[in-house]
Amino acid sequence: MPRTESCAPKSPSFISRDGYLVGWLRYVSNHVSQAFARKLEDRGVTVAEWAVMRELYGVDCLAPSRLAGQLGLTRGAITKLADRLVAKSLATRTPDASDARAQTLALTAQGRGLVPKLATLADENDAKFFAHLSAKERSMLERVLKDIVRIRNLKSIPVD
Amino acid sequence: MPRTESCAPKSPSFISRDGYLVGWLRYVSNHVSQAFARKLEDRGVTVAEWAVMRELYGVDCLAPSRLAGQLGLTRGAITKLADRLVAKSLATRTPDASDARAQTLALTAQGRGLVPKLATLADENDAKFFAHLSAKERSMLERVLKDIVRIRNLKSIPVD
DNA sequence: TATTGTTATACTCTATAACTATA
DNA sequence: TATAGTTATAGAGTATAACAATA
Repeated sequence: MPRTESCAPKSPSFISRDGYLVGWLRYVSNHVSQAFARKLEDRGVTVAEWAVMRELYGVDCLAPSRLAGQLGLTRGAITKLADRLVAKSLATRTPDASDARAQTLALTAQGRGLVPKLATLADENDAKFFAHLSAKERSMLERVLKDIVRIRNLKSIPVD
Repeated sequence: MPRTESCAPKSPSFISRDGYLVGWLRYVSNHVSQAFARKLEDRGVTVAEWAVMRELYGVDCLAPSRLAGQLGLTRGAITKLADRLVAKSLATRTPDASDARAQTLALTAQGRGLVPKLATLADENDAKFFAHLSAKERSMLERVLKDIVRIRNLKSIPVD
């Protein structure tokens, strides 16, 4: 038997129920990421690690500070993620020949081999949450998100 | 002087750069929430706390377990958030008269008074990130996000 | 037995800020 | 001085799972 329903809705509400995108965004992002995290678990990789691997996959190697810029994270955060990937033998750190301060991150063969498998999981996860969208909606969602990232990147180069 | 650009882009890439919504979503959500968190800081409230306050604002009171369902969180998570709101005198816990196991959460007068101010901050934050969207894009984004929440809610009633 | 809420525990994610070693 | 990366610290945000009280 459900509880006595003693809590009445209040009206009028002085704040709009709509126009609160942060909330919806957070809800969706959290849940989509959580579901994805479960899928990645079997492979021993976290969502943040996957994001790094994905960036590294498209290039031979990448400087941590550039990675930070691309992912919108601090250098400290990248250090930690890189630590973990290296510990798992999925990535390597190589000192830069021309600048002793700098270094370069790259996927190992193992890491490289893993990416397509993880990408499949990502696709499955995307499908699970976004399959019901029309092609038009889907592409608009994607474009809108990318635009925001782009605009953000222009405005706030890594905070740090 | 920037570093030697020794990391060439790899081609062809075997995973698509597109079709990876989790990533874009996470990026945007993290950054929008982070910016919002900074705004809320002055008021001594976190983003998750704000989400709870917002739910409570529309009703007289609400059972924690229902709140968990609405926000897509576990009961344990709600307990912690409620603890904090109560500690800040923004909300109260009241035992349910008809069921000694149950209780009810409600905003205090102070909490209630704070909500519109926080809502203004939320609106400002929304504007900062989404103002460049056309009305059509904006409403589609909102609808798409809400739809996903709705569908999720139907499918996976609180995991727990 | 099932349900409500709490507690204990554990992690991920991320930031800030100070620090080291170069440049 | 400025830059690249690391480290130490901290806190938010969640989950899982076991538990207590009540139904």
